[in-house]
Amino acid sequence: MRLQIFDADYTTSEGLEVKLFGKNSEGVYKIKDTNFKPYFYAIPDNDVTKLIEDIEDKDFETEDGEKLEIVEFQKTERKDGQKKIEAVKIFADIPADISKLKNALWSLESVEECREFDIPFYRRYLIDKNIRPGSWVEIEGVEKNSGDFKKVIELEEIKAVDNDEKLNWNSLAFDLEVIDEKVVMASFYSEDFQKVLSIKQTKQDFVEKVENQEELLKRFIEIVEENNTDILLGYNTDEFDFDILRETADQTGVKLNLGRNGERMKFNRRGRFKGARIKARMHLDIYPFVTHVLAPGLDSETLDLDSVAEEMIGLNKDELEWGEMKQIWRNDGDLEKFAKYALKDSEITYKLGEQTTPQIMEMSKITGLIPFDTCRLTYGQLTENYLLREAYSRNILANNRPSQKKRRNRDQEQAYAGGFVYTPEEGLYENVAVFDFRSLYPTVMVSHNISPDTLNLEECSDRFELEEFDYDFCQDQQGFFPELVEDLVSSRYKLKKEMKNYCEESQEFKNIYNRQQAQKILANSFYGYLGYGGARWYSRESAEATTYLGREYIKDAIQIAEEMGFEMTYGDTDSVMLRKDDLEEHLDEFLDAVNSELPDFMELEFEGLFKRGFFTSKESGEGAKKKYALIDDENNLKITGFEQVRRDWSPIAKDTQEKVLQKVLENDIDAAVEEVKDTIKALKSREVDVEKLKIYTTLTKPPEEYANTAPHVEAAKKAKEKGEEIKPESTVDYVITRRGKSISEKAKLTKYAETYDSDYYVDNQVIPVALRVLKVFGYTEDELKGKGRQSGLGQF
DNA sequence: CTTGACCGGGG
DNA sequence: GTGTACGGTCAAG
Repeated sequence: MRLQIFDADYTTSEGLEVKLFGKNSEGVYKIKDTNFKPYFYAIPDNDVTKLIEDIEDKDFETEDGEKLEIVEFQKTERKDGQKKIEAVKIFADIPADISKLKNALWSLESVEECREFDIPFYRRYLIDKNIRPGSWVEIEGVEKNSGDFKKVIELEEIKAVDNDEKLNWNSLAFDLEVIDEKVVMASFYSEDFQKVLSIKQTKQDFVEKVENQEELLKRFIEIVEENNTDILLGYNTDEFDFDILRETADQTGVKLNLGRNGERMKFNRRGRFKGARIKARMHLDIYPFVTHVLAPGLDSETLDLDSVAEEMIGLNKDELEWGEMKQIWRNDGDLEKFAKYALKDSEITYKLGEQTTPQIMEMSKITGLIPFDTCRLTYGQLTENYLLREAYSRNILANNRPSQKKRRNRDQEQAYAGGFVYTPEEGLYENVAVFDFRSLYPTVMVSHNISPDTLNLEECSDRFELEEFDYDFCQDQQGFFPELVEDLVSSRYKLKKEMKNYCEESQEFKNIYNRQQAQKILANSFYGYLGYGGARWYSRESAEATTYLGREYIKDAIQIAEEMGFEMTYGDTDSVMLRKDDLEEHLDEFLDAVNSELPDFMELEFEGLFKRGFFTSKESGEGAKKKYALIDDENNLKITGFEQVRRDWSPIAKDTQEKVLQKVLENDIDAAVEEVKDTIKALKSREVDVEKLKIYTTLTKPPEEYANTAPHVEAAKKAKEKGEEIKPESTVDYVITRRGKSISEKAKLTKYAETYDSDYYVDNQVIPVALRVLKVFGYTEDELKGKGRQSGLGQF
């Protein structure tokens, strides 16, 4: 039988059993494997026979005197980096014994160290069997009783196979609405099922009234079951919705039997996060995937559902403020609006899921992690799981995770230099060409064979030495990392070519797009991984050498540009911005000149032409790095680093800055100044809507528990004195009023603010952000306020 | 400049 | 669960 495995787990109640859950077009299957034993490796101090004698002769026990049994051992040969070593593979009865046995063995004199004792058992199984969720496997086994599943199979053989068949997963998105710590609505959305469970009746036909919390929970479970849900989607459901659901379940005595086998939802603790695990279904919380994986590629500063959905799929939540929601619910206001809002939340979660689920699946396919893990792990952890797989298939032993102490030491090491950033001259420039290196760091690593296993080898005939540092990378044999990067980059290159054969709307295109995107994410993560203190394959030297060489290459490109008569405008890490007369005619010439000097695997690419670019300066007058704006021929703005794209400014300030930048890039400085003056005038004459002045911040605890003074805390305290109920975890919006000395004193929640301090908004919000742009053209604070004469502007 | 507190998403 | 994992920003010191 062929199927795709999507969940894995194990139990020890009736002997050790690995449980796999898989699906094909016929249905969902449960597969049991009782033939896989947990193991780890012991590396002999020098003499493997001594170690084996110890294993045979000695009795092992824990510190508490509990007997430990080695059920089997094998002498094997493995690779430690590029070096062959002897290792003894030690098998235990159950996974929980692995850690104990490891401690017992590591204390022997005949053992130098132990390895691969800290890989979760279900992941170990998937790695060793080469099972990749999202890919097909072929299984042989004996069919048992069915029960909750199509079939239960006792596994005899499992192997990965190629299969193009597309599987259809049943997705269901859900969302809770909670008021006064009670679930008042639960909404569900899929292609052919939309429903809102509500404690209060509305006239809408998608709303089903439930009597109380208990009934709501029971219906919740039924709905998940009735939809034969494979994928349960939500946004921040790990940390919010399932918390509430579990509390409610505890209070009402309802069991949250959401698993396909009726098993209860369980929280997996993982550091400071938890994950709501539902057996034999995939509960995918999109929020952690967005924060860990997608965020770097998003423009949005905040990662709330509304902004993420807006950017990724062009959809927004219904507009309904938290205050209004409470009002509606408590006073039986417009409940239809409330219910519609609830359903809309599930709808956009579902549609966000349509986009992210295939990405998560592709990432699972490469890393071999179950989708539950893929959507919750950080970049470094995804990379590491990929490395564990690739190491296994190359017979390379994984390094151990660093101890806390080692980790701290790594984190405290002196930071190494990063990318090269060119200091721009402030000003407004016409016609700017942007170039960048295709995957700079990955290609540098491949070109120079930079890898933890090529670093400072004892035996090596061809060493690549870096003068600046006292280490070298051996060129004799391709290293682990360069090999992986080269494979990923080459495979991606092929996919990108193949992609061109399909139209962008087609399913084929989307599949290939997602696959190459997953490869890109992984290839780009290796450099960061090498410098990440928690990494098994941490190699500060490799990371340092990579950025060093990156800096050399970009500086070489700049030198070539200057020799060819280009005017260097700006550059950051892997990109350069250049100007020249008859610019377009010289683009290819420049590309050829740079690329002919580069190693084969590296390439400088033309990114685009912008009709204007604007650069500003720091207080000192020196050009500011990482803060610029570009405009193309279609008047599209690309703004980097300005307050406009940051969240900790009031709307009035951000709006003004964006308008100013727009006008400046359209080369209408006067209009830009007018924008500022108009805004100041409006502020002074109190015409500005309070909505534009609100500053939002979240309180994470009761205001009096804060040790430090901060405007939002002080505003909340004042509101509390007036009898306002301020709950922890609440977002407050405040305005700076006229009463008080410090800014914190002046801060009041918007609803209590009768005035606003126009001076604050002019001096601390609008003027600073506007000046960031306009000082470049010689304007001063006084001039923007209309106090000074506009003299001395002749230079522009 | 360093250290330590705070914050994120959700309603 | 072969567990117990963030990273950036800001104010105070």
